[in-house]
Amino acid sequence: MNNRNIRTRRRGEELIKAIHDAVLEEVVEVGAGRLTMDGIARRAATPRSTLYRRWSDPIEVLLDALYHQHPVEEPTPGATDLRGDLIRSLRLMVEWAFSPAGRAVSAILTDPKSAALMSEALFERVFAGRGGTFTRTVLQHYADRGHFPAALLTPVVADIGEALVTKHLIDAGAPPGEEYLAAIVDQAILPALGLGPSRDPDVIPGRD
Amino acid sequence: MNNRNIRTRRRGEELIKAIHDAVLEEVVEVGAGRLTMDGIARRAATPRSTLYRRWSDPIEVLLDALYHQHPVEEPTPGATDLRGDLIRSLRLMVEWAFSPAGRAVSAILTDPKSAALMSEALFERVFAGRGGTFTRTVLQHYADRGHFPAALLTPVVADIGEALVTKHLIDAGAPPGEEYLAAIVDQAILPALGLGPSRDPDVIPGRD
DNA sequence: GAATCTAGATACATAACTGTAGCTAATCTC
DNA sequence: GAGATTAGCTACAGTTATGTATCTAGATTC
Repeated sequence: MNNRNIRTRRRGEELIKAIHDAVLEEVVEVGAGRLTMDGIARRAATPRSTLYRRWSDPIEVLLDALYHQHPVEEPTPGATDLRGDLIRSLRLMVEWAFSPAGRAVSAILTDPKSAALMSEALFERVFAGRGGTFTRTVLQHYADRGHFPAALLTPVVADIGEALVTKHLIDAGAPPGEEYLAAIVDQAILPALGLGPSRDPDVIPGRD
Repeated sequence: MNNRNIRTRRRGEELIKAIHDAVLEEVVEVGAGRLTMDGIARRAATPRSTLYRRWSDPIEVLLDALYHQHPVEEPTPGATDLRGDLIRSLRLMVEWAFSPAGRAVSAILTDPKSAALMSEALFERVFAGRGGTFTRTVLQHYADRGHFPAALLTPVVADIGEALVTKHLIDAGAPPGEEYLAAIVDQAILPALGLGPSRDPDVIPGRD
């Protein structure tokens, strides 16, 4: 009869999903440091006791939410367009960075308490798609096919794209545009692979 | 006669310095989100009322502390050693990143509340030494002297070094070693300037 | 349909921080 | 030395979050 009981009572998976969503929204809004059980519970419209039955700490809720996040889409390189595939992989990264999970991760990284509680396993799982996989997958693919010397695919080189995107996100707070992504590929990544524009015009025909 | 009055009473500059130091230590320990007037006051060993006389919010204290921070040392490029100067400028950046101010900045960046209160002016001031000046100064210097085509010194290229160092700090949480800094310069920055390790066409296999 | 879970509502004591206020006394200024 | 500042001390009411406990009623299981 009560009009607040219009909504059916949630249980199990459904409830947990709602809580996970709530904590991700919450952390984006207030930051990892100001997360509270109270705030999460309010946003998920569930009593705090429900939270305490499963987690002991707001950070635990957050880490659990991240752990159950869908893995990031992997770039699927073609066979002929290294440049285009690199740009697409960076675009994927930007997309992820602006998703709730992406924002949550960056909130966590500089929070001492969260960082301390973040396990190696979670770090791997969450970062598999962030810490270097976006362009690395693509680069490895083309290195295997001899588009450039595999020896040039060092850890530093594999990180160039992600690093520059991250820096742009931090400095500008806004997603880099297409031209910027293209500039990263043309001016930083490709030169590092010995595929600079001026040196070997034949390698990348008809670019620009 | 009270033995807690051994220390002389602080005023003005001296007191403010102590508070600035306190808030920087505090933010490193608890994060920007968990800063409190109480915590800062305790650490500075001053009553809260002293804080409220000057600031209205813990974040204000933090931003003020950053504003009064000494500016970062500028790299002073020589005339002949681009590579060495680049490495040195990155080393400067690493040093700064591990200083209290550097840590405070990274704590602020992902905290929604702090970020919202951070003025354009402060951002400029604090970031002048972080967001791209470290290597840019050096690069500009050598570009002006014709060591490489000035047109290659694009925003993206000027950011490569700082971006890779930042990424390493985030991923590893530890300062990059000398070899890593050297690798950044050799494998990413110099190639982007067309100064790759002498690339003769034989070394690079043809496409496909 | 009965038994069993478990979400949802509510209450409560505790703790931390907030913002303000009033007083005392050290330090600076003249 | 007198007067003006202002740090330091203490108190207090109000707010928010914590963690636990108790009860109810919706959903699931058999």
